[in-house]
Amino acid sequence: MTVRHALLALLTEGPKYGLRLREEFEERTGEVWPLNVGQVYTTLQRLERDGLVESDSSETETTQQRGFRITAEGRKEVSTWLRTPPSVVPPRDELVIKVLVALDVPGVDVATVVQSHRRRLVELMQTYTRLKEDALDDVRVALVVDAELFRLDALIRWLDSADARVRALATVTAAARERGSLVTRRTIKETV
Amino acid sequence: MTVRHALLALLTEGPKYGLRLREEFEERTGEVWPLNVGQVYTTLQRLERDGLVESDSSETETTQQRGFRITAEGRKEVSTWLRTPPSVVPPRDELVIKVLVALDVPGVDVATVVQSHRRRLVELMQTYTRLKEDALDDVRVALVVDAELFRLDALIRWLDSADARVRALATVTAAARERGSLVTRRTIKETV
DNA sequence: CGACACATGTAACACGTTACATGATTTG
DNA sequence: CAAATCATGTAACGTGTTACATGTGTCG
Repeated sequence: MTVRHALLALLTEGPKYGLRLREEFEERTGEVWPLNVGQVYTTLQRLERDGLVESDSSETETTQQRGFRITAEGRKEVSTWLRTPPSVVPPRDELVIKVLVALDVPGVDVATVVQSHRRRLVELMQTYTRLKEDALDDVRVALVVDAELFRLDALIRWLDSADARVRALATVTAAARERGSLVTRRTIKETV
Repeated sequence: MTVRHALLALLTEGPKYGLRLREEFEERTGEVWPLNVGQVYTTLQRLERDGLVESDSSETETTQQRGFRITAEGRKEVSTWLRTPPSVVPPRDELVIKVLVALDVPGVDVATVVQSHRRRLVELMQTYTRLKEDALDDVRVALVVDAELFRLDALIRWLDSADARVRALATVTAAARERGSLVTRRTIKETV
């Protein structure tokens, strides 16, 4: 529902048409989050259907640039959205899931997976750092880029901690194998 | 494609049926990321259609517990997935978008939005910290919870930096208003 | 037998992406 | 006028969620 609400929020400043909304959305997010035009139009249709926006002239007029106005109910919706806290169940993180399932895929070395992803994340951080330097004058861009930098940093730190845990686990299992014993939950618990 | 690939990866250990896959997915993610059953079945259908898995007995047999086996092509797909780096365009972050658009919604105080969300994130961190203490013996749970803790921490730090930026911006505009002058890009750039 | 849990599935819908089609306006 | 670009829209598809329907096995 992110796009839906974001578009609605953009309309609180005044009436706008489809392409304009897309431009503003991307402008505010410093081109980090592209938004495809098709989705703008379908979303606007749904918003109109739900009575959150009104358009001039669905059909009668021949003007292109079909303007959309937010309704009173639409404003209420935006206000609610802004005050609604994030969902308790977090979005699924692909990287985290990858590492978790890699743990049990036969023939796959988790450490390798971790390291290659780590390298890529570091690269991305450098990219965003440069991007930030190029756009010092735009607060909005600075905000988005900061968000991305914080996020990447968190992921890298998580990868490092995951790597440590996984290596420790491998050491335990290897040692256990040498002793010819089975690795129990308790063994792992007390070692890691 | 996260769920699709994750299910496929789970099948590398051996054949499994629908509900079992759902159990294992949730088990590995420490119940942090619930997976609805319906999606498991539709995903399996597509995987079969695409030749990445095979099932015994689409119709003939009357056994419930319809088992799915991964194919050679399926294994290749998993291997590729694990080595594929994350996309260059990051997933849209609802919180970040909220703050960005709130900047321009008339009648909304961004600082208030920031603070209320911050409180909620801190609450969530406490919840996860407790969850972690309760599951010390499970490496997988520890990994997921860590990921979430790092993520929340990054968001909180971002909110703080955003708050600072926004307040600075407000100060500048207020001062400019008093002087009766317009706020230019340059003014903001040099102050924030 | 009846209740319950296990297991599979489908229908309806929202959201998202890609690609294509179609007019209208501007500009060389 | 022809070409580019602005603007709107639709079609097809994948993913995800919720809710419902249906069958089977177990156990009191």
